[in-house]
Amino acid sequence: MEYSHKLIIDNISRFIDLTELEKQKYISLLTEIKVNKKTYLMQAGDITKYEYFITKGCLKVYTLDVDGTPHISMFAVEDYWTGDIASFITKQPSRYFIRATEDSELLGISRANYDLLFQEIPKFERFYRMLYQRSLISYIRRSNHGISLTAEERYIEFKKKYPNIVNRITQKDLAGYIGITPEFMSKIISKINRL
Amino acid sequence: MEYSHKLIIDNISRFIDLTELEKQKYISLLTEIKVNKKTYLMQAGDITKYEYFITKGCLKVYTLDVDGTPHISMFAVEDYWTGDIASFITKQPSRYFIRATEDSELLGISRANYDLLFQEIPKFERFYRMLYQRSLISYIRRSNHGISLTAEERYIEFKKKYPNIVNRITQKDLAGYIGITPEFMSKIISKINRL
DNA sequence: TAAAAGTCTTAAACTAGTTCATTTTTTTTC
DNA sequence: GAAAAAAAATGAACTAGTTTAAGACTTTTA
Repeated sequence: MEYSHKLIIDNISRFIDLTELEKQKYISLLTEIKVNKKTYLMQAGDITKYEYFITKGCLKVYTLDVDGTPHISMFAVEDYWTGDIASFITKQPSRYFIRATEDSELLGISRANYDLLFQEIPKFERFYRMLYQRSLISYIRRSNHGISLTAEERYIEFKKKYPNIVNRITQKDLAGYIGITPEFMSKIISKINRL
Repeated sequence: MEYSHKLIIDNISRFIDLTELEKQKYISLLTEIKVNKKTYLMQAGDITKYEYFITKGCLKVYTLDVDGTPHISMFAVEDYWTGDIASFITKQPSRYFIRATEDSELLGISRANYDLLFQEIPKFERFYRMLYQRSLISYIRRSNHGISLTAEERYIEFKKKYPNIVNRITQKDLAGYIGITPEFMSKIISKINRL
């Protein structure tokens, strides 16, 4: 089996067991996608065509506010799922941009194939139930941190939770994720280094 | 059928169709719970025993930070699901309190019955997939608002999204949800009223 | 129904985080 | 590998939101 297919099957197998036939069927529903560094996987206004699984590289998911300031919703690296679930489900235009910060490779499942998947292999209901459950837990935590922690605390949390991502992204993008300006991010880091 | 049971079955029927037998089976897995105003449904340190559906009343879900300041994660009224999904799933102690702000009635599903449910009526995988998907969409949005909107904008958003909840909660609790002090909440409201 | 407890308002002094402007350092591109 | 572009650092002036404190208003409780 191809490396990227092994990666996605391993990811799914953490939650459900698939027969060889089911694995093949599932893989047949996927689309391979490559995006070069600095190019867009999707842009605000698009109706999201796929949910993505990253097999190589790094991407950022973000919105632009009225001032044009980017606010980063998530970073996605190998073995992560990403996309804009709201636009994917409702088929309404997205408010998000997804841009590669490294040359990246992804597997996408289209909305039509996503719907088909549940008919063909109902076990995937369980997989997505568990995947969404986990995402939900981490977004609940993140939204609580947003209202209860200082910027410095959120930075420390991020480093603790995503040690493997910190070194792959710019300080500026991290500021956009934490919810502060790059200048203040710089101050926080220099303060921590001074101690 | 009892009113509370009708309410929960209607809620579920938005996503999946159940036979009469399945409805009865499902209802048999539920526990009825009443909590008086100002009393706790659960407290930090508890391992969450149930996921709850509210049939009457209003509750707040919150944490206390190191200073003892409450940060409100959600308000739950009739036809809402609540609990601490992280503690429920991982069986680790919760960091949340859930307290009734009105005399309330709930239906709870225990962890054991939740697991049993998927064996007995696999269709519920789909129901929870869709329930979590919706919650996820709204928490993604909330965590983005936390990092990109001002307190005043978050207040306006809240009123727009939950017009039926605003009048049932105190300004102080709303401040705890928005992520600001009650004093600043008061300023925002008096500023808006002045305009 | 009076007392107690909690909520809301206002204001002054404060602090976390922003804005704007400039310089240095690093990365990208040709 | 030089030039251009982007990221990072620093600092001064600013603003959104906090803290503390005190008084008025409302709700709860005995």
